[in-house]
Amino acid sequence: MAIEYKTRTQLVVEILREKILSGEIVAGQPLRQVALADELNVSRIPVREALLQLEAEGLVAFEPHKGASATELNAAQVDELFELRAMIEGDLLAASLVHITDDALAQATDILVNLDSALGKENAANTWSELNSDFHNCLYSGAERPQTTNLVNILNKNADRYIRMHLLWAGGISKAGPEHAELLAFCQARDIDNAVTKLKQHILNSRDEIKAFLSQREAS
Amino acid sequence: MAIEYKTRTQLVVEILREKILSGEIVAGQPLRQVALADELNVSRIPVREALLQLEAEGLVAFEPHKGASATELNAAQVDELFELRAMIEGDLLAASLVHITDDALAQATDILVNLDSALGKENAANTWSELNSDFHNCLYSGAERPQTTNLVNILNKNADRYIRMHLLWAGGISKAGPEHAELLAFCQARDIDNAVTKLKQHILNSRDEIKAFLSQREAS
DNA sequence: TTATAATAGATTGTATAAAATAAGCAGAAC
DNA sequence: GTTCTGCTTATTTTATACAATCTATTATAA
Repeated sequence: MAIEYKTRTQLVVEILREKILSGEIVAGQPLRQVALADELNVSRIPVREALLQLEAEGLVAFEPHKGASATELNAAQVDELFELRAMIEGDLLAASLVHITDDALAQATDILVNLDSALGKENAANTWSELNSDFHNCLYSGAERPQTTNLVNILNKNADRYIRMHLLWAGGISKAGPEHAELLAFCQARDIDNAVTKLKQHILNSRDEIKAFLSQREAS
Repeated sequence: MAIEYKTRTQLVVEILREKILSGEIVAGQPLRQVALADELNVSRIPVREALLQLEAEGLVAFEPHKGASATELNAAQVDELFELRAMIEGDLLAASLVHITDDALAQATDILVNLDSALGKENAANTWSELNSDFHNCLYSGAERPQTTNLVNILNKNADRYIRMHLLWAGGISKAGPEHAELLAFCQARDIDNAVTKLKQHILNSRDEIKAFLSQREAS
């Protein structure tokens, strides 16, 4: 396997993204360029460029001469994001199932096993959300729509914060396990209609759980 | 009116975007940082940051240590892009029409008049695509979905290159004028189903014209 | 002759230093 | 007492300088 070269900017992007997704950097908190640069032992340029990239992903907001801060989504924005995902991912899945290989489905099955066993362990949230992303990407692999897939991944990075938060604080998306299994079964049967319906339901269910959790936390 | 401050990076973004959309910078051509910096009379840092932002918009591709180049879409990618737009914009229009104000519709009518008269004039392509974008955004204003609207605008920036190219070389999207009028009529009648159908048809029609044009140019 | 290694030039990536801008605060004017 | 002005400081933005990396060319050996 070829080792992949990474620029400092890319490394900083990954570290900061992880910090935001994990909640270590709380939303609204200003991200001071010098402080980050010192902490990560790089100059401010890679930090700036990393922040710019994260802005494009929607995780960070930049204001000229005021600096950057991690973004936060309110309930309405969570709604919007998950509904957008449901629509686009539904379409992507439909396109994928026409051409998907048995190989990809087998791989998805494997991931599902790991996904279930990941829940109890250390760093559950990190591992789980990564495997979850892998699982979905696997199902979309037949679509051969690079731009759409790319877009879906960006939207997922945004949603990921809330999924992780929910996983950590509330012990997980309660219905995700069985839903994944059902979804995979429909995919294996190449039953496009049911698979798409199930997927949309799955995404909107997690939206509902997260919104309920958010409003509950807000009330307290 | 408040004057808005712009950083050099933002100015460079706008200039480069315009150059790419207008075709002055041809796709595939490497974008040398020093050359651009000299030309625009800034240092390389704002140029780099501008290129990073354009990468997020999909107009530029960055490769570590090799530099940036303007991206080019092949026929399959044009397909994908326009179909994605049809789906998302259709959904956005449906959500918008429920709440859209008469004021917004009146504004759309005004824009349409300008749009028709813009075709013959100087700089037709630039003005036309800007007004076209305004027209569509006007129709989506009732949706109150900032993230989706933002996404649509990014996708449109990508599509814009091909629309402009087609406008310049082939004299315009032949059916756009009447289609816009029909679309607006359905919107004014709050006829959601017909409006959405018409919008999708409109987007997919321009896709077809552009694809036909692309393949014809390729053959020659 | 072909393939491989070495080298030079070009180009990008990063660090440091300087300039521009914004926010906060003290003091004057009303 | 309030409002405004000008200064100070903190922070970002940009420029310059240097280091790392890539590409193409030439030289060398099989």
